Amino acid sequence: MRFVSTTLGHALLGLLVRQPLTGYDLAARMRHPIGYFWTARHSQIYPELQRLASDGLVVSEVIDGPGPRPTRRYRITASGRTALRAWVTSPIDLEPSRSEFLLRVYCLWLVDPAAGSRLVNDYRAKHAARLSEYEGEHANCLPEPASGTPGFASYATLRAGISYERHVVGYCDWLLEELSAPSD
Amino acid sequence: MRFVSTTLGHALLGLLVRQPLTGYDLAARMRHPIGYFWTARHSQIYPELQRLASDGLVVSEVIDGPGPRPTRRYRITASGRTALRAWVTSPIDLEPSRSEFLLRVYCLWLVDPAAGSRLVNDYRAKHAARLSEYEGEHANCLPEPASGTPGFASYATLRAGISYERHVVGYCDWLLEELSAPSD
DNA sequence: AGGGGCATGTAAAGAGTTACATGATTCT
DNA sequence: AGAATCATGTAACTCTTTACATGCCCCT
Repeated sequence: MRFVSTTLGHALLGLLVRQPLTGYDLAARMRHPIGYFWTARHSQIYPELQRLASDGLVVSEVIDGPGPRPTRRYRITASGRTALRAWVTSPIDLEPSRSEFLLRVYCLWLVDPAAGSRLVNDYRAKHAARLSEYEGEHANCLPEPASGTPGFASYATLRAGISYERHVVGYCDWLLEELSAPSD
Repeated sequence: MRFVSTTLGHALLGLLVRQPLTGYDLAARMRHPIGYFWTARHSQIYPELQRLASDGLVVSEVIDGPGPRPTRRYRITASGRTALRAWVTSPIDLEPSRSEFLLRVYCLWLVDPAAGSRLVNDYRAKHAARLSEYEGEHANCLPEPASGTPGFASYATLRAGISYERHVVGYCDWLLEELSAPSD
């Protein structure tokens, strides 16, 4: 059995196991919906597809399409499916989280409360907008898909996004209150 | 005014504006407490310190210490402090979030519910452990530091960690229930 | 005729991890 | 005597972003 070495490789297999797609289609799905928890540009995707193909985890066929180069539709192979399934339940470590926003919060004491509140408010607005975007999508996918289906897995990641954005908005609200009422 | 180009540079300035530190001390603080929202190894930190020094944002003095090379204590300069303050409230974009766990959730439909539950449970346990770690620290830093102090800024990032871990644990609980009660 | 979307690639640079390398002091 | 901690650096590699490059098809 062949192992996929990169997370991106698994992301692409996770899309291809649902349906065959071109590199262009994969790049579009890496923006939406996968982009909400993993991102990649087309310049990273095309070389990765070549690696997956040379490892026998995907195969491609040339189809009609525009442009100077042949258009390829990729399909997952049986061994790609096996590798993906093995990865899904393999041991997972705590992942390092990176937030430039929290790094700024750590330095908030350097600036006056009004400027600090502006920063937090802007950040809150962006996340509140994303939250309503997610909530709109959520309303669109009722009734809840049955567990064990691809639809349910997509729904589960959307629920994660909603829960995360609520946490961010709630946290910003707490922080804004603290900044506006310094001596409580 | 000089601009710091990397997020890591701002992270280091954010530590040095609180107190002078050696590269070794900075590396320790990049594991804890900064590591909960930004990480860096010493191999990334030492070159970055040299860049900050050559831009005049920090200065170093050689102090007594072990090892084959001189031990340096770094201190932020006035222009470093100015650059850091300007960065804190500069416009911030939505940051791409990366979660291999959610990528796996997107593929959960491929594996049987028992194996899926094991994955989610393991992930939940790791985050629940981190949550109680944070809650212990929270109990340690009462009463709440006054807004506008470095202590409050540290406290505010701890609150963010607690809120985040609660979101993760709550989400895992929801998902585990869905996986165990497939036809509700 | 021009702009936007479809479609695929490579090149160069920056960010981050892992491994290599040295050597003093302190604790067990 | 050996392990852990203090302390600083470089090298090699991987991952990610930004920029360069081409050219068809469809709509207005």
